[in-house]
Amino acid sequence: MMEDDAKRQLKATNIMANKTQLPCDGDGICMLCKAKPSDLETITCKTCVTPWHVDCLSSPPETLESTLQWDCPDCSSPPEDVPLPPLGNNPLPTTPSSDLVASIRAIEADVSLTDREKAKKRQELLSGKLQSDKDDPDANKEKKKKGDDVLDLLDERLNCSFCMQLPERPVTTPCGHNFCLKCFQKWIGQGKNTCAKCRCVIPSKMASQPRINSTLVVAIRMAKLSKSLVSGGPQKVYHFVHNQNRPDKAYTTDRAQRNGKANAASGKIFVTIPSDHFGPIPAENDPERNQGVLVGECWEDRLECRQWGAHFPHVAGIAGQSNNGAQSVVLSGGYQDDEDHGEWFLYTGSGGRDLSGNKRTSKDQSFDQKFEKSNQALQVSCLKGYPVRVVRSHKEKRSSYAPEKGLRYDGIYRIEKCWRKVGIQGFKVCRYLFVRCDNEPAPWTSDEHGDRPRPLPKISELKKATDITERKGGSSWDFDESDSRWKWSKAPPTSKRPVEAEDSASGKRRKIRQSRNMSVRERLLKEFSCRICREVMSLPITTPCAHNFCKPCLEGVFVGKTFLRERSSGGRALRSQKNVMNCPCCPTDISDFLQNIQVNRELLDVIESLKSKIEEGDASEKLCEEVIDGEEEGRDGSNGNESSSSVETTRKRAKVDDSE
DNA sequence: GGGCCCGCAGGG
DNA sequence: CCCTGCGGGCCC
Repeated sequence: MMEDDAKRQLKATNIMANKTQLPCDGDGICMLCKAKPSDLETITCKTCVTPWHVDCLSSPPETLESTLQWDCPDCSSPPEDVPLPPLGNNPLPTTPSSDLVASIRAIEADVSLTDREKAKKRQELLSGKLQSDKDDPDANKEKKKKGDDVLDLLDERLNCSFCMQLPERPVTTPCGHNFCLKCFQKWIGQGKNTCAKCRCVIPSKMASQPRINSTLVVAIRMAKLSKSLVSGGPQKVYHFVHNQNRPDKAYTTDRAQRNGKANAASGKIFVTIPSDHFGPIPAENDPERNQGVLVGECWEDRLECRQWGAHFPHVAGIAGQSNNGAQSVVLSGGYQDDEDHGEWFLYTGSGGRDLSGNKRTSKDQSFDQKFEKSNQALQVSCLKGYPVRVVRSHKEKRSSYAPEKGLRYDGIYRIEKCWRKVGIQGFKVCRYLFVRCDNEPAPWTSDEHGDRPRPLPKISELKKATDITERKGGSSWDFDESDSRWKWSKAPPTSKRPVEAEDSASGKRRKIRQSRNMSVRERLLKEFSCRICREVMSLPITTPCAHNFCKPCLEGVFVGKTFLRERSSGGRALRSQKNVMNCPCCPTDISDFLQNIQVNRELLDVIESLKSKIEEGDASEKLCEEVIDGEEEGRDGSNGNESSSSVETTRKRAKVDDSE
């Protein structure tokens, strides 16, 4: 009943707003009425060639002639006139957002305020705005409903406008609209270069290399979680942590000529696993945090990634021993033939390259790869069905699944097949089909569960493959139907190496911090804090490089900088020049994006809803926080003798070198 | 962004 | 002990 009411209300708002005019999607289904109109009921825009459902147009063309020369609602008005969040079901007040932005700018300009106070004021302003709709009872009702039920968001507001489902692997356009990666790619594949929602032009880089908005993934997941809490379901906790507390860093030895991490030695290994440990790193091997290495965990660089045991080698992409199997791989775009589909990917072996001249890596292949050394190690893991840890690096530019920054642990995969083929560069390469089999959901999916066994993808290059290796018989790491979990079905291979991390028997180990469930507030701060003001994002925006900031914060960074644009015509010849303005988090030039920043309304909705959830359960959480804060440990600063033996060896070697 | 160079870590 | 290696910093 309530639901019907809500739907009718939404439909009414849609019609009243009159601005919500939507075309047909890629499958010819009207995005407004969801029906599939016949050709006769469809009209095509002469400018953007998009089909529209005539019955759903507020002012359809009247004559046959005007039908042929028809411009759709988007093309008939210049883009800057299109009010940006035009959707009737948008919960924000109809006040132009520029007012809000102006007020926020005023706060920013107030020199009497500290950054923290400014952030607080911004937030107050935002929530005040949302409440100041009292004179409009309907709007208030709508808002109240929203605050009460995150479920609404999941049902309607967040939906991808192609498939009308929650965006799966969401990508965000510069105009602030969210779609499934697949739907978006399908749309682009049809030759479209405008946003399906607002018709803003999508930059070609975003079109060809969309990257998943991981913040929105977390938002959707949290909204789902919050929903299950409301309905009294079991409380699940998803850990998506970033390695914020980095205690012991990599260091530069005496021998190294340069500072920084270019030639640094690894810092302490924090986990108590040997370097030939297979499978996930469990909590019992994480004395530092007692939580283990969790899917989604991120690191700055390879040295840091190593310290947490996800992948030990500092440069190499494959960790493994030819007689024992491979434990982990890194995907970082080092080999052209790699192909990433998230839940499965095709990986290329190492070698085949001329590394003479003191090179560590190279892009040019000059001979065939063979199944030897680490390539053989991967082959062993394939045959035995061992779990392989997978780390993705931001350096892989072609993959939608790569993290925006640094490296990320994406969980366990199995190598289902391996073979050799002639690679892009004309020499033979070893190839591996990796398929995900982890109990935790992947960082890009809003699924609440991990992987289920899935059919193998069809690999066309197998037709031309040689030396095909497949597993025969059972896999060591397998899905246990009775338990619905992936686990060892045979004993894991025994380790042949020592545990690098501090001996737990020494008694000098760090105090173990008990892992605990994160409060909603903590999670909000952790997942949705702006990289600039460090507060929960007000007016979140998503850059084309998939970084999220508060709109005013990002604008603040570039205050006073002028945009120099190419001018095609008129008066004096201006030098064709444009200012490059880099994203605060990566080297992407976002100067075009900065000129027309659009708020990611859908992300904002989720954050606001979750915020209002917090206010409900505030008191109990506060108590919980105080107790835990009181427990905060004092670090052991006592013994300086703990320096690892590797430092000593390095020093010795340095002396030998010097004596020459 | 591309080329170059370096010390480190691990396999064999 | 030698060789390899999907880094990272710096210079251009």
